[in-house]
Amino acid sequence: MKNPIYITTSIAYANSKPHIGFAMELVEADAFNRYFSMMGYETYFLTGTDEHGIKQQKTAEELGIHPKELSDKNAQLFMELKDKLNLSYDNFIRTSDKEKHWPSVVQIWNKIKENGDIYKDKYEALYCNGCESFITEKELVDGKCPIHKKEPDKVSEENYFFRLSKYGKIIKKLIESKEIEIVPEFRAKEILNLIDKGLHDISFSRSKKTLYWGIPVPDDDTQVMYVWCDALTNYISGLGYAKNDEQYKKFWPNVIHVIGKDIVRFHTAIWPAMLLSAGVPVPKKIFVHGFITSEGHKMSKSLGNIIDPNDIIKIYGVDALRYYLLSEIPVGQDGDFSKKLFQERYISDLVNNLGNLLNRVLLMTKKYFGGSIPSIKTDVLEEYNKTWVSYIENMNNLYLNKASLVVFSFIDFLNKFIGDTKPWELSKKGDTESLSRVLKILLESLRHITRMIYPFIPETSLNMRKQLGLEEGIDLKYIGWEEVLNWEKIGEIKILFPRI
RNA sequence: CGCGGGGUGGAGCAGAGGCAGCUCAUCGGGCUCAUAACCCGAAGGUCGGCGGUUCGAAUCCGUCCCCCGCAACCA
Repeated sequence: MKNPIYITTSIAYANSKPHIGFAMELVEADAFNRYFSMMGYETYFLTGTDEHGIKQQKTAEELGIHPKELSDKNAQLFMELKDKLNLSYDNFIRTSDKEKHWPSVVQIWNKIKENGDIYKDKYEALYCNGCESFITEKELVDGKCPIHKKEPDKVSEENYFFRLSKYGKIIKKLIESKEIEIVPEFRAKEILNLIDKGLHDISFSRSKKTLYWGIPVPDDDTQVMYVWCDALTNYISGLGYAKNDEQYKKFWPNVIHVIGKDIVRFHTAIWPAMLLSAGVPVPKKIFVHGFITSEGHKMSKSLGNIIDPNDIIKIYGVDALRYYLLSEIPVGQDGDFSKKLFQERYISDLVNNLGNLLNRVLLMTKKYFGGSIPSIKTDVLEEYNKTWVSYIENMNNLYLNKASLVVFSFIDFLNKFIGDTKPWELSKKGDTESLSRVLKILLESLRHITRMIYPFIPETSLNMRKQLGLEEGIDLKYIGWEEVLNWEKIGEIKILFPRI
């Protein structure tokens, strides 16, 4: 076993239902998990929901239900994604879980406090009487609440603060030396720039009067923790930090945090600062993805262009969606989701290229040899070696879309290979030896393709293996080119991707 | 002069000093193992504008224009 690798997504805010952006994050993390586990690393994959906070409390009040009820309902929708998106996570953590999550949060809070980094101060904020809640400056239109057209009041309450300012310099060093590695690199530049401007201390709690739906501050029942300590700590509570669990010791801090570009600052500044203060090692790697636009526009409720991953899956199946999200959206950058482009990629890459290749190879094997190929030595394709080398390099660098491109170039190559070797002519000539060699090369190549696509489209990978007559799981045994492997019997031949 | 990303054939992207490339779409041809699939070929770009460095610039420098994020309590 190689080094353990721990993979996390951000925890989704359980305030509304999942949309395609979060689906991308889940699927990216899932691809990393499947890849590293296939390559022999011991992995642990965590996701979950963030359920506390004023917004959650407010949404529940509007619906006339308790925040707990709303959280349960929405968390359910996120948990359903495990089957819908075919996710391989090991644990799903909910911040409302008093047994699994809260003890770790309280422990981190106490350690930070013991270290003298929590203090009381006045917190000033804008409050709209109409909304009966806090409002951020960003939400204001012309300095007024956009709903009530009223200028908000400035109110202040006494809260606990975290001495974030103390950790700017050391975090800067950790990022520069790549002890905290941020991928892609331009995101690191962004955050270093912000740190240079100086980090302010942040408010770490709210009065229980404004926020009752959260984790109580230890030894002060008038205060409830604000999002930072509560939500970010999920990454270690999910491993069993407070229990000093074996899992925690094994996997922390060898982590890849998969997050969106909107929350880079929280993960590269606030989170490491909290850990430094609490005497816990900082995370190794932070992978930042971009946003998905819908038909070229930002997704928003008012435009009505929010894409529900369920709608895509219903029509095309989960792997078509996974393929698009992982192959078509450049890693780390924004990408667009358009129905037309999606349809085009589905047809050209999955139906015509991969699906048709499998189908023609299997049908020839059946037609010319009755489904089994006699033992015969084949040379390794140069293309095969090149493909694996490039695939592994890209995957290790987390460049999913480039790795996928490499695999599909190989598929392309194999389609050309059939055109060049013309098995139908070999059959007519009665050249059984050449014919069996050609088909063996194709079958063996397809076996390797099932491995390479497994992190991206696992269901298809296993489906292909069944049709090829291979073992169900992803085999770790025959990693190299099998020169004389018998092809005993192929399975039942089915269309891999239907034409839609 | 806040910070960052981007502007390359119809669409989506790659290339970061030396004949402008890939995928899709289009057009022409070929093949018949295959899901009207596959293979071969062609057309299509003054690489956002202007100026400079250089024997040579999409690539380096300057300047301007346009799009998209971030700009601290937004999950």
